[in-house]
Amino acid sequence: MERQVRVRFAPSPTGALHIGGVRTALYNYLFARQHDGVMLLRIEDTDSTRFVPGAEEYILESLDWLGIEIDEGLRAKKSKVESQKSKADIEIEAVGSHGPYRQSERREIYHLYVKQLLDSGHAYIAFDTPEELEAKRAEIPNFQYDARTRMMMRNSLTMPAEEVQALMDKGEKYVVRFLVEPNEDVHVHDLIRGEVVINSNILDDKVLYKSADDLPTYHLANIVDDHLMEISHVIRGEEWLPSAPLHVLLYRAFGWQDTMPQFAHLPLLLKPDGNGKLSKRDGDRLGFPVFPLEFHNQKDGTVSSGYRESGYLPEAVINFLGLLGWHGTGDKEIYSMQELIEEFSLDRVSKSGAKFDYEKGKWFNHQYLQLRTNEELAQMFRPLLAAQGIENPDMQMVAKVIGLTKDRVNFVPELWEQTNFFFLAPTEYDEKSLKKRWKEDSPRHMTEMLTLLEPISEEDWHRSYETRDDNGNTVIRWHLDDIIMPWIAAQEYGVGIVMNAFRICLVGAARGPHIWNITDVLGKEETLHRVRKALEVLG
RNA sequence: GGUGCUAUCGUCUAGCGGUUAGGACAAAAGAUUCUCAAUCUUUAAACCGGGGUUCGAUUCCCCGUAGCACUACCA
Repeated sequence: MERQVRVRFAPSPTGALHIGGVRTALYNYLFARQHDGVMLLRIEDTDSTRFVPGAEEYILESLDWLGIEIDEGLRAKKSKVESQKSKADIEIEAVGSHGPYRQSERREIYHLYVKQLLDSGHAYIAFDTPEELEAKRAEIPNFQYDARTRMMMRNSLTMPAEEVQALMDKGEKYVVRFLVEPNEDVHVHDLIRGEVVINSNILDDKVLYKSADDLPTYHLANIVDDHLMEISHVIRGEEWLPSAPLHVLLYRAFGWQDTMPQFAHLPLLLKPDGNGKLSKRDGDRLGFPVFPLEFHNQKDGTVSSGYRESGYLPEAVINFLGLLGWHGTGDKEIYSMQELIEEFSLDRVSKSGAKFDYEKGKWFNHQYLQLRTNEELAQMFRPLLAAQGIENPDMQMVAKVIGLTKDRVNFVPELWEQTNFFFLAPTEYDEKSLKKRWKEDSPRHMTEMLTLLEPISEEDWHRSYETRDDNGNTVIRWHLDDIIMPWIAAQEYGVGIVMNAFRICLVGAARGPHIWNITDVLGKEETLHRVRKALEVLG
């Protein structure tokens, strides 16, 4: 019988959601959707000391932004329109019948299972304090709490039952440790890596529960919850591979081996330069975000940049991440979420770690930016214009300007440097451009050009028509071409000299789209004004 | 130190015993052009080393090397 596919993403609310975590969530989601399964979100907050306020909201909002939908567990409440303003202000809802979905709210459940393990002899109580353990580690090289050492420690295996009870009654802090039977080869079948075998000798008697905060550790909570929530596949990062055998042992100790989920350990995301896995710090160091959204850490006051705020489109981030560690059968690189869902498969996930190639991420964003309409981009650009002091712009004009420039940017915020001269007349002129393009004849050329441009009617100013070039290709020709080009030819001035000087007058530098597109957007009055101004300033 | 995982252009990767080792990013050159871009075309660029198995290994096995991960009362 085929079990229903139920996968979970189980982040820990200890800060912003790392981009590697986002990829894990994405792969879980793709797998769930492909198998008509359930994508569940559970919060693993069993470390009370590392909890960061706002992290939970952040995680859910990130997934929501990326279009990774949660079917069960905790999720961002659907209601909000696509407003980017109300961040860190989402509402959380819990759906499903396997809750609660925060581990901190499942204490009673864990008590039950800790007791089961204690009663069946698969676990024991240990009173060793952190200090005592530290001392042992200093004393014995490579000390490990296991079959070789547990009989020299202060635990229920070495102490009389009455003493154990007495200590507990006294309120002495204790932990419950898993009793690992030595010298057994534990087999883990991994969907990506195949059979992995580890001898139980190298496993230590992991702490499953700590009385200090009345909370289980990851290992116990994880197994109990995955079992109770009927998880069919555990898709997680490779850093968990070494503890997978422990988890297998735990399933067995509970007698759940028949319904144990299948494992798939994903390769890690590595630093773009040097060695090691991608960390939060790399982002700041190398100048790119490692988090989906900007994050204001309320605990330490730090602010981390995010993909959304950097101008990334969610579909670009999805495509980029989807291909970091997975590849389809062909040469296809551009995948929509739907296409990823259809083509994704765990056996095409690569085994080796992937260096995070930020440059390629930019390229993906460029691709998706071109796919958006000018009007959509104009709406996204609007707040940035406002930040530059351009309030209530003519949105039709903004869309038009974006149409002229979007193919040269990777991100919406880059649009400003490409389009600023459309909104603001140049106040200074780029020195390099002047040196190269503003010749001694330029003032005369511009003065003459003014007299040619002045009589042109408003209608003719904006008029263009299709024609064919020498090669027979259809091209746009502007009415202004018909005025200016013959004049340049007749005077034998040289097109480059005149037009570049003209461009400097309008733009302030030797850059920008085709010149007649600029005069078209600027309009006659503004164009002439800018030329006169330039003549004043540059002589 | 111990254990495990991994190993194709600088990067992401295709390849699943016989290929001129393919694609993409980045790079370089050219075309185009009033400028800067974009775009198009082209170029350069890789099977970690050594043993096996085999008629034949990038591909399968072993060893070495390297990288990474784990080795907490963190996840």
